[in-house]
Amino acid sequence: MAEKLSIPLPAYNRLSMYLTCLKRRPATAAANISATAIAEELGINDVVVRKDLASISSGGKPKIGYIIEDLIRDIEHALGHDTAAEAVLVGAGNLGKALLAYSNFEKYGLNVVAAFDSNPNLIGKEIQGTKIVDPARIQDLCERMHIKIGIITVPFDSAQTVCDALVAGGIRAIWNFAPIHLKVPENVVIKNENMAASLAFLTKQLEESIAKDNSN
Amino acid sequence: MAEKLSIPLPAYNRLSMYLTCLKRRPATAAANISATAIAEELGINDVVVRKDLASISSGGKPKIGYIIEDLIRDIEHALGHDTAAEAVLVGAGNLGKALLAYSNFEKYGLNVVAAFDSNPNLIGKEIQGTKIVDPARIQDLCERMHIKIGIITVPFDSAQTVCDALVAGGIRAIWNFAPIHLKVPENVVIKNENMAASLAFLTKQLEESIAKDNSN
DNA sequence: TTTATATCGATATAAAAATACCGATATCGA
DNA sequence: TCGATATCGGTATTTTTATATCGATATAAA
Repeated sequence: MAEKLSIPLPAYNRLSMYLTCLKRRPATAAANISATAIAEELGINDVVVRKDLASISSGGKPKIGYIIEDLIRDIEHALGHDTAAEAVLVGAGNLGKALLAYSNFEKYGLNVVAAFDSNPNLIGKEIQGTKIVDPARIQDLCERMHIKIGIITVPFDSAQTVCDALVAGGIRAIWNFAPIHLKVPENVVIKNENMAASLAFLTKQLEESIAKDNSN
Repeated sequence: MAEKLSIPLPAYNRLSMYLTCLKRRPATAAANISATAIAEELGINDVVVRKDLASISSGGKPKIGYIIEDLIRDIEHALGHDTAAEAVLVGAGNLGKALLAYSNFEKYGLNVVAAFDSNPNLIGKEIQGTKIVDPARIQDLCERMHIKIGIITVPFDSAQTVCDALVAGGIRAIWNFAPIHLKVPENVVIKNENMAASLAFLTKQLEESIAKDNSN
């Protein structure tokens, strides 16, 4: 009976921030760091940092803080960077290519073993070392290779079809970049990447920020 | 004294989902829709939908629901799709190109007036109708054109430099795709797009989902 | 005209997240 | 050796967000 820890998304965002901070620390710096120092660098509350770290690390020590090397390892483990999950990507357009190129997924524990695209000029070629395959083979290939993760970067009008093929092939997790709500069985998890919403949020914050200027 | 309404990010995500749902409804469908129906289609709670819509729309009617046409207009307004904010993009690599191509930002109320890239082969050319300019001109161009939004799609090691140039040019909002925590003055708002965290979240949910299988 | 029902919107409760507070402890300096 | 201090980690409080409940109302049917 596995406990349901279920760290919330904002916490993953923060953990990821801690990690980039820690990793880019100069080698000459101290071997340990306090939650307070991390919080200050990122401009967030120190209790949040301590709580996040408590949930995933082996703990820090009073007056010392956390050992950076251990902390990096613990965060990487929490983020799954030390496990190699296999995935396929569907849609090798601009966004698909960008993702294939993006920081080499392997660093984040993801191994994209194949990419599908219906463009006949692409099929058979390689992009960033990933072979482009005919989408007709989605189900078959996913089944044979026991792939569990699918990345959807096709236009919205083919996204549901692609999604269905992935699910038929046994995919259990979908990272969806198409601006559409995909319908999947209950046992398939989805993470939607909603650029329009992010943009709207930013624009709104900008408006508020400028309104604040004017009220002062 | 403007009130601080400050709709949270998840609400923007939902509003965006409502919008795509409503817009792709067949023209033959009814002219009105209930919050319950929207909720069911998206697999979320109906009270959440009603609350979201109450905060941005002119309201629905018992037994009828909301008039779809009006609702679309209200949501678009809330998301800022009916205002044309001008922005610049820095980094016309794969991701930058993908964003320039992505669903034509104009639909979302964003007008990318220039893109910067240090690659001499790109400078002076156009991508998706957007001119590529030397990054040395970031500050000058942003100032002259009174641009308020900057999109950063450069590698992490040049992100802070680019960010500083944008801020120097008067940028007040930054949409950051580089995996780094940018330091900005207090009056500049930032929206980080953290792919690594999204991926980690999805992977973790997948693990939980599979663990659930095995416990049954 | 009257009754039944779908649906809204307001209020109330519950859950989750962020923040504050405080005692415990490991190191450093006296 | 002993006290001062930084910092952790647990508990408590507040805030935010999500969910449930319920009366009010507009339409449709009887």
